[in-house]
Amino acid sequence: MARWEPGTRERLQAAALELFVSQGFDETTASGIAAAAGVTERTFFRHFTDKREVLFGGQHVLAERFTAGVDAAPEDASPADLVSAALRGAGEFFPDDRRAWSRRRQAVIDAHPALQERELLKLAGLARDVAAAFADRGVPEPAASLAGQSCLTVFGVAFGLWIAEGETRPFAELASLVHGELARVASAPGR
Amino acid sequence: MARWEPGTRERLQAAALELFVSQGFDETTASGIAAAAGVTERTFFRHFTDKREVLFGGQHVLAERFTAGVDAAPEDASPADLVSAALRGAGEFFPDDRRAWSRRRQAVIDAHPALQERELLKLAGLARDVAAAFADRGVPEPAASLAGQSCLTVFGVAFGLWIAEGETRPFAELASLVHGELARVASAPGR
DNA sequence: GTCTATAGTGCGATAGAC
DNA sequence: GTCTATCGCACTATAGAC
Repeated sequence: MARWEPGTRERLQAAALELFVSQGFDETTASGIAAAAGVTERTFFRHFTDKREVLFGGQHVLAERFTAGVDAAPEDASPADLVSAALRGAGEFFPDDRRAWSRRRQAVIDAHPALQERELLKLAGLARDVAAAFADRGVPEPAASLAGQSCLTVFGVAFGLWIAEGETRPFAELASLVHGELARVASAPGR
Repeated sequence: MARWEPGTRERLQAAALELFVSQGFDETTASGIAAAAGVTERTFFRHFTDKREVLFGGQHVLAERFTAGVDAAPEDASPADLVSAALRGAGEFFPDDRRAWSRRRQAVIDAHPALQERELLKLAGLARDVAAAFADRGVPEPAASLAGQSCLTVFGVAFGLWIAEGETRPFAELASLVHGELARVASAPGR
């Protein structure tokens, strides 16, 4: 038998979301989360550099989905096609059975500017990762950065629609819709 | 004679940037900034809700430039024209004699993730403000949000070019260039 | 695993401006 | 008298150092 229960990290994440939902972020202490997961405060800070980080565990998996989409695109794909490919990859991260959990998590984040800051930092990192994947496909700067950022723009708006109350369409459909809309508003001006 | 020197807020901001540059963000304490400005730590926290906030004072002015550009655009402007108008407005916030100061400030921010988080939160707020200006001009959702976010995407990339070492072209020229590039990568896929 | 510095809050007191 | 900017002190939680 193991010396510790396995899955400490996951227990901490689950306990944290639970407490944030029920008492709010500010009212929840790191030591309270640790206690709920059966470990000491010190252990909490060994797994997560700060209190906010506990909500942002799966980012690298999402990044891989984005870039895997780009890497899998055909050789002759245009930058616009690559954006579509990245979004299709990201869509795999959000099957319908994840929607309820996403709503719950996002409600916590939306209620706390400190958590929004952390989320924005993670998303900015994602945009950089995607831009790097574009650059690997030969897209020059500044187009690669713009394309990476645009992927995240579409992603963000589509995600907001996806978790809206009553929405039932799958993520991929919404992302495709929003991408088309972006093509219109971002078109060349004055002609 | 007044009981206190006026301009406490500005003195705190100047002292903070100075100390952040010379000793780094983490090594600079709030009470150190306060002392350098001739007030107590408690006064620092009355002007700024937290230590990072001291670097982000002029955001609302920038927001006004963005939205003023949108508001001043002609009645029949397309969404793409409105994006150009917003960027022209923002450009007025960055005359060439501001470039050295911007480089200095950005170097501090780039060196500290905590400051990047705060900056991203401010920029996200700007994107929302611009989106609201678009919505006021009758642009429906989700196009307004996409256009607002795209303004900030172009702004961010153009700003990065503007403060690059050796760059001398004015902000407006770079923004226009980047905007054209965005139109290409964000165009409709698959045709 | 303990110890400590710092961020950030709450509250009462002060003293000028109006 | 009210309003507002400041001080000063006590306090907790975070987060990192040892």
